[in-house]
Amino acid sequence: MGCGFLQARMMTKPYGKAGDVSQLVSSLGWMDEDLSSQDGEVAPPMSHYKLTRIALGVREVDNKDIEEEELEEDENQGGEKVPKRRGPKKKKMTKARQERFRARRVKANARERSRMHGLNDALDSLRRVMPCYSKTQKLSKIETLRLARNYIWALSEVLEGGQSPESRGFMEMLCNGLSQPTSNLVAGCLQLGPAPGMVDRLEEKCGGPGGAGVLEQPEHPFSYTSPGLPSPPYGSLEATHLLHLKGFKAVTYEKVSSHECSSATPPYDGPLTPPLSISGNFSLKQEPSSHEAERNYTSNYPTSQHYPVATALAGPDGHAVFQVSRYDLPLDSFASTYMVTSQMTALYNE
DNA sequence: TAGGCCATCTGGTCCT
DNA sequence: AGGACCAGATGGCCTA
Repeated sequence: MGCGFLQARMMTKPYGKAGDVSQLVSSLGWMDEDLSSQDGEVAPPMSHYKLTRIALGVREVDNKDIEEEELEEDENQGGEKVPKRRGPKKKKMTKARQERFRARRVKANARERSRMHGLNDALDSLRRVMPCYSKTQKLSKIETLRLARNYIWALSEVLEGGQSPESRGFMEMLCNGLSQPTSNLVAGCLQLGPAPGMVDRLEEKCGGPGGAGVLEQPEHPFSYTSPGLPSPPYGSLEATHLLHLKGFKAVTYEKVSSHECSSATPPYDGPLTPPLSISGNFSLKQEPSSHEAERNYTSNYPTSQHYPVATALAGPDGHAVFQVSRYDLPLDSFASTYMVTSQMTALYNE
């Protein structure tokens, strides 16, 4: 019987996770003879690799055995009388041997699983020190690695004095080669820059950058209280992230609570500042500084009616108040937008 | 529904 | 011999 038969079997019984292949292999164990295709037929849709795999699996023996068998068959096919095969005789696949093989395979699978978990844990650690981190909106593995590479690159530029963390160039370096959604995530995250004053306090309390000290009140790291607006249910940025944002322009927050610097701190879980459109009938008190102009990263965002809208309103004292108009937004989306509008309000009225 | 991402299984290879 | 590492294959889940 040839590969075609095998292929048909494989198609009718696709193997999946958790030992399906092994089960299939066991169930096909009786096909040892069938594998030595006499008719030489080759099934085109199935890759050579796959066929080899199946063959290997069915045999549950090592390469040497297969090569030896194939050699033997080739010789027999030629019909010539050949000297007897040298070397150790092929071991028979006894039931005990099958069980040993299976047990070894199960152990190896478990090791491989735990190895991959370790790798994923390391990737998670990496995600946590990236300029944007969200438990709910996790960066993919490849994007995490790309962002890490960009981040190192961007920071080294900053250290060399050729780049300011506030500049558009810094952002562009961070987003270099990233997908659009990830770029949006990074841009949105950096818009949430907290007051440097607070960062300083954090560093102080946490025992320096990235310190693991714990502050007194494990609540939101900061909040901006605005009459008429609901209390933001947003999460917090981790201290490690706050440090990245130090270069951003100060905004006046009333710090009403403290921040845990340790890993126990609940990281910001929201979608990290969705694209925002601004509307409103108001005039700026002054032209935005070059810094502020440079921080207009929202130009990357596609316009969509699904995005939250920030509206600028004139307050009774002549101050502008930016508000989120879309109250129908998901809670976390609203929260992150609320943070941005709060910052904008503070910035504008500064 | 196609495509992206992921977890898992697996056999091969290298090293101890 | 057994473990670590690697890469291919596969199916599940999610999203646009």
